[in-house]
Amino acid sequence: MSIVLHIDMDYFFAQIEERENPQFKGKPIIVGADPREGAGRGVVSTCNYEARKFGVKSGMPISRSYKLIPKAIYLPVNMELYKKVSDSIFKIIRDFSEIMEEVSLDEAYIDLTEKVNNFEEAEKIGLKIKEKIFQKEELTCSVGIAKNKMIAKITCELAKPNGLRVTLPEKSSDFLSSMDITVIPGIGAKTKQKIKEYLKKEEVKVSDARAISKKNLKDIFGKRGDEFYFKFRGEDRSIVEVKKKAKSIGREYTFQKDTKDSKKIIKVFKHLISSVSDKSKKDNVQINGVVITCRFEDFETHTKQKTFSEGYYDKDFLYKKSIPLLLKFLVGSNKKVRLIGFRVKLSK
DNA sequence: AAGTTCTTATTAC
DNA sequence: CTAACGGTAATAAGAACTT
Repeated sequence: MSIVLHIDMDYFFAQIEERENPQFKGKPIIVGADPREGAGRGVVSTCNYEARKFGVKSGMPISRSYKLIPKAIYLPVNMELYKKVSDSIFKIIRDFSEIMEEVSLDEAYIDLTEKVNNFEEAEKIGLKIKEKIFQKEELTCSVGIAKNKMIAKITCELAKPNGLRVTLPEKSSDFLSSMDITVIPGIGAKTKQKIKEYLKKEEVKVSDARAISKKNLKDIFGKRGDEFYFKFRGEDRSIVEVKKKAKSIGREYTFQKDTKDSKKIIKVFKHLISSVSDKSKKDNVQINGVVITCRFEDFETHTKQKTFSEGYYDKDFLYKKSIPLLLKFLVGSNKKVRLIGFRVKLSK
């Protein structure tokens, strides 16, 4: 039996901004797109709990957030700073186990199986991690501890903010029973809808989903069906693994106003290629293909890609490979363009 | 028929 | 105008292709 710890920083970007700007503490803070620029086409990245009281959430269109609280403090995303803080935090966590998986800038798992004898000892480590992070960075986080990654993550969610919780192995299945199925990582809105239709129910709890046989889950969801069957029962065989190399690098851009101006589009496209190329060079990666994304005014999104033999390619090469693909979009449609994207595929 | 490439859909943070 | 919806990345399924 494993012992897994999941750690998640509380309202990360907004909490850092509170720390950097103590005069804003206690007021609603929203980190994300500028609500004025481009009629507010972006979204909320993170907000603090004061802002959440007004119904603001991560991922919400900034225009809507602005209607909810125009008087909130709107701050731009300062990714460079957050990355630096993130590095410092991961360094602290890694001291407690080298088996660490970074999920995002503010979230990680560590495997404590070989480090502790039981869940009480794991809890002590969790408290120690919280303490060290607060000492070093003046930031709070939440911790979930359980027998696998999935249960640890859901447990951590319940502990927020600034909490720590343990779900003992024998409780793993029961504690999921009354929860909505979307608590299961990998089950989102679409999957929930399918399950609702299958069960002919309005709301689906994890316990309801257990009624679906393994075979039926497989028929509906293919390869993932088998995994769902176990997850509904509190089982998750995925391991805490140190993530290796990226498989792709990309950039995309949404225009402030939808446009058909090819000159403008190509100009932005060149910037995207340039940025991806710089990043690829910095990471010293080999490229073996390009993917171009185009989102039209009606939100319809299409991609075109081209694979080629791997190598260290420069901007000019990438441009020559991808511009014909972009032009196909531009000549093939009368619609205005909302977003374009450029991504390179990397070989192992 | 198998292996590779291309496209779309879904999810997560 | 009459719902609003970023950017980055991974994974899976199925179609389309090449060999």
